[in-house]
Amino acid sequence: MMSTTKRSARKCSTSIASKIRKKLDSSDVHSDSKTKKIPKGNEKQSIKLSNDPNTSQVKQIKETTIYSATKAFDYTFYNRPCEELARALLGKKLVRLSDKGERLCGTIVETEAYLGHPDKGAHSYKGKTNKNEAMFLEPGTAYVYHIHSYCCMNISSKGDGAAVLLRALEPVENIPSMIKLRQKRTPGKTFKSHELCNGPSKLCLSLDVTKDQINKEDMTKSTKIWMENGDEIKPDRIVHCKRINISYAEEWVDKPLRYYIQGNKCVSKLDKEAEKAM
DNA sequence: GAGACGATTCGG
DNA sequence: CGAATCGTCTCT
Repeated sequence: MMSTTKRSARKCSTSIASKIRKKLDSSDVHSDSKTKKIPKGNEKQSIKLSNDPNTSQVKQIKETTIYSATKAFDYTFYNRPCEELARALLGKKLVRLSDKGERLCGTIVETEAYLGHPDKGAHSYKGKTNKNEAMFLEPGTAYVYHIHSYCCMNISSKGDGAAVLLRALEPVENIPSMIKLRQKRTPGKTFKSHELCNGPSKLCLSLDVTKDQINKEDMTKSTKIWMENGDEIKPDRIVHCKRINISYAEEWVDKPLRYYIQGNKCVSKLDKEAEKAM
């Protein structure tokens, strides 16, 4: 059947990509950490991204004017603990190249960390299933799932079953196209820019992120979706608070695993208590 | 194959 | 605050 064919095709390309990546990794391991070998076109970013993501790192990269998948963040960016990746993603730009070849792009302003077992909020809490498998794949793998007929997107981090949920973006490029994508779902409705991507499923609608197309994409290699640098976010502007809509997660309900940029208009929900405590 | 459920969204 | 709406999982 068609779905079976698709699935096996995807698995095939995934395993090839992971072989390529393993080669790159092993070359890293054998080189001095300060003079790491880096895939062509990634030099500036890779060197910088190996350092602390929350300190100054971006000035040089802003000069980059040619955007392509080869500029995507490399494995070392994603291969870090989930909570750290959730912070590091704030301020970075998510780029989706549409079927028409158009860049749909927004800056990440809100994330949540899901840690895998024993995090009762995580889809991966009880272990690997067909549905959540992407959470267990290499750091930098997209995990897209369906919820109430919508999609949400995560990025796998270091740690078994750990991934970062993208909860909100600030739209940056080709906003009219994003509006059209939202309007497919709710025809006639108008959207202000800050209302386009202020929720995990809204950002998927706006960037045409679907499970079919994006789940299990390797964001270090994909030509459909990847990350680019944006403005530096100062650590003291990051609000650290409880996650949203996980009331079933028992003692994990109150753990501070959500992160957002204070004062950004595109954040889905403010936590005034957490902000007061800053 | 029926039934339940959900890391959401929208409209009233 | 309740309904929508649908893929996935868990039984029967």
